[in-house]
Amino acid sequence: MPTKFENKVYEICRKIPKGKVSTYKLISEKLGIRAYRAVGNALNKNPYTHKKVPCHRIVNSNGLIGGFAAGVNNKKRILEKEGIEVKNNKIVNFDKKLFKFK
DNA sequence: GCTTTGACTCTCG
DNA sequence: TCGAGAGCCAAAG
Repeated sequence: MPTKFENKVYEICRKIPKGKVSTYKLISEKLGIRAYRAVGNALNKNPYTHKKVPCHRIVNSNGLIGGFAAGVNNKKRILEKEGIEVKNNKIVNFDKKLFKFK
């Protein structure tokens, strides 16, 4: 059973629409803290898969893929499958694909 | 309860 | 433009 903090992270991730991406920073800001790393930590050991939580839509603030528990390569494939172009571990048209929580 | 560890981000030279 | 260092926070050991 994940912690409260982790559940919040997952909940926010679920709000990201298909074809969009978001960043660790935005999520942490949504939580009201600067726990970028803690967010990544939570997603790393998340009990859900990308089918439950679109954790693959979370990238670094500069558009880099960052990492993925199942492998960055896998992450790239999923993103491309959703219509997001990835070049050299980086999101193409990042500012256009970026989804901002409001 | 202190220390270590990360799917991170920012600042500075 | 790029790399190193510091700062950040929650979990796990």
